[in-house]
Amino acid sequence: MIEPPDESPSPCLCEADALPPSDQHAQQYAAVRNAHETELLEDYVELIGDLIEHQGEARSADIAQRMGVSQATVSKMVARLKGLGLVASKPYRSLFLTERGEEMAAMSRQRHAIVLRFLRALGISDDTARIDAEGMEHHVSEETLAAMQRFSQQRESS
Amino acid sequence: MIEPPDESPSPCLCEADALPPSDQHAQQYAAVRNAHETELLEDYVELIGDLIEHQGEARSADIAQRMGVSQATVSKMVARLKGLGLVASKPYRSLFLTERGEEMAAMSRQRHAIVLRFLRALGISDDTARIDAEGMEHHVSEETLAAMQRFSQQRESS
DNA sequence: CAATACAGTTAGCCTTTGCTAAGTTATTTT
DNA sequence: AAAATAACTTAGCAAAGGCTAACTGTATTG
Ligand SMILES: [Mn+2]
Ligand SMILES: [Mn+2]
Ligand SMILES: [Mn+2]
Ligand SMILES: [Mn+2]
Repeated sequence: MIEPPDESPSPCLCEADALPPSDQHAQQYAAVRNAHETELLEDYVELIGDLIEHQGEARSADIAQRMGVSQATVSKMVARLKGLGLVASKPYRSLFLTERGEEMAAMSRQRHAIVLRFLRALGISDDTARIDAEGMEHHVSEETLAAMQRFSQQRESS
Repeated sequence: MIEPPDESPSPCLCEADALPPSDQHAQQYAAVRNAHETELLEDYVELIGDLIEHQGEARSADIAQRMGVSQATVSKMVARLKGLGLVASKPYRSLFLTERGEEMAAMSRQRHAIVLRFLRALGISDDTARIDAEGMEHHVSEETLAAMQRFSQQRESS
């Protein structure tokens, strides 16, 4: 790379939108990679909790169907969840959440609900809101979550 | 599973929030899996485009630093991008976007900008807005994008 | 123009998240 | 109680996305 001639006669008002400093930039991507590590775990425990609540029990076959994934995939994921101490079960029997699993499920469910409500308050159609919420929920900070809540509340009381 | 006694004397007003039909539910997760397939490709081409625009060229070392990832990881990813016809380069030289790469970069950049502007309009602090936008951008439908744009515009003209 | 420093590549490893095919266990039906 | 069906598990494969260590090529500079 040739050394740039160090020109800047005008202070460059044109600057479209400079790149952020590279350490900050790197932090953005790191946060996303981080979210990706727990995303699927959260969706699983949330779903397992919902199934227990709404159907009385959480079975692999139901999870597979609702996630749109093979039973083998669910089996493997459940093994991981058990290893992490989030889920408990005996072979060939239905699934339960551990204490820690319940906590994670509760947090995920709440966050999911806030994002979904927000999108609806924004005027998004139901199907789209559900789809977008399923992905967005894992990338929303506490700060943004709080703002979403304020917004929905205000929008609904009018 | 024991057959439930088929009781529902009261029409159950309590129903917290029933599960969606399972095919719709599966579609939600499928959409997320889908987004995950292109997410990183989008971030790479967007970054390469930005580096070319702001620094004159896109070098692996810069990408690695900005992504917070090793050079080896960038090398492998670039090979994939070349295979997909999004990036062109000769060994040991800096990177260029193909026609298709430019298109993808433009779309990604625009979407990213809309989401970031929206979060700022919502009152989110700059650092947090940047982090959240980096993840959310890949999970936002056209419909939601349009709503975000309307909202920012309206919020800014006041 | 050598020597050194910097940039880029390659090989080999790991984890996650998906799949199919084949085997087991549990439940339901006859 | 046997047979048939449904549910679950296991084994083995692949792609994506990360890493480190070792190597190769390019640029700087004494
Ligand atoms: Mn969720
Ligand atoms: Mn989700
Ligand atoms: Mn982006
Ligand atoms: Mn991004």
